[in-house]
Amino acid sequence: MKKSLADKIEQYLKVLIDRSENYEIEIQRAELAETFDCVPSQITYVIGTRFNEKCGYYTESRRGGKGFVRITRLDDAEVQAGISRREFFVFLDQIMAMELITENENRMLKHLVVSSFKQVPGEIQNKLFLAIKAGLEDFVDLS
Amino acid sequence: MKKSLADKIEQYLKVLIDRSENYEIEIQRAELAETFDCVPSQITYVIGTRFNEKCGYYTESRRGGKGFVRITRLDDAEVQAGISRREFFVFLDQIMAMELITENENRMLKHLVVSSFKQVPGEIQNKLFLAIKAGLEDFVDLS
DNA sequence: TATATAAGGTCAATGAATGTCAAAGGGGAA
DNA sequence: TTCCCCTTTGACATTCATTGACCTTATATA
Repeated sequence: MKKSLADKIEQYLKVLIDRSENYEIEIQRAELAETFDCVPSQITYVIGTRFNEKCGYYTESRRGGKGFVRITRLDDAEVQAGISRREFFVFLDQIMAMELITENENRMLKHLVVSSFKQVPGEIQNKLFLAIKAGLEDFVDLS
Repeated sequence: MKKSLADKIEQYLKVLIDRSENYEIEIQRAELAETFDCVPSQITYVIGTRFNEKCGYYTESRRGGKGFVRITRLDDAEVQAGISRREFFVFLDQIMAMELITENENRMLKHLVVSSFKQVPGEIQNKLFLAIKAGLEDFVDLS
C-alpha cells in the first residue's frame, strides 16, 4: 500500500503509544507538523480520523501556552466490555424518538436480540450490543 | 475460446496473488487500467465479477489520494461463513418480497450483520444466522 | 489588569483517487 | 439471422487527503 502522509503520521503515533508507559502520549501539534513538514491541521485530521473513540482511542487537548494533545489507547476492557441489553434498549428508544427508526423496527430489533442472543456466550453479547449500536448509528447516518 | 480483456486482467491479478505472501495484493485502479489500456471502470468490472465473495475473494478499497484496491483470497473457513451469510441475505430478500419486512428493514439488517459480525467467532456466526432467521419468522408472525 | 504571545480548533476549497450506473458493443448458440 | 448475455466505455458521484485562512483559548508579562 502506498502510504499517504496521514498513514505515516498514524503509524508514527502508534509506535509512540506502543512504547509508552500507560498507552498514553502527549504531543505538540505544531511540533509534530514540523517533523512531517505539513500544516498543523493535518495532525488534527489524522487524530480525528484514526484516533477517535470508534477506533479505540480517547483524546484530550488544551490550547494556548503549554498546550498539548493527549492520546490514550483504551484497553481491551474499556473497548470490549460493550454495553448491556438495557443500555442497548434505551438507545433504541432514543433513536426511535428521533425518528431515525420506526416503531416497528424498534420492536423487531428488540425481538431479534432477545430471541437470538440466548445462543451466544455472555461475554460476546455485550460486545455485540455495542457493535450493533455502532452499526445502527452508521446506518441511520446513511439513510 | 477467445480471451476477453476482462479475462486477461483476471489472469494477471491471479498470478500476482499466487506470488504474494498472504494471498493478498494491492493495486491502483487507474494504474492497472493504464497498463491494460482501458478505462478504470473496466478494472472495477473485473473485480466485481471475478473477485467477489462468491468466487472466494474479499476486497477492500480506499478512495482519494493514495487510494488502492486490496484483494484477498479467502481460506475455506471464511468461504463457509460467507455462504451462510449469503443464504441469510437471500432469506431477507424473500421475506421482503412477501412484504413481511420493508426495504428499509432489509437494508438495515444486512448492514447490521456485516458491520457487527466481524467481532464474532466463525462458528457462532452460523448459529446466529439461524437464530436471527428463526427470530424473524417469529416476529413477522406476530405482526 | 490589560495586552501580547503561544498554543490548538474549525471549516471550506481543492485535488486525487475509487465507485456507480446506464448505454452501446460484440460474440456465440439456436 | 437474431437474441441474449457478457464486455466495454464514459459521464458523473462519492470519498479521502491536504492545505490555508481565520477563530478560540490559555499563559506570560508589563
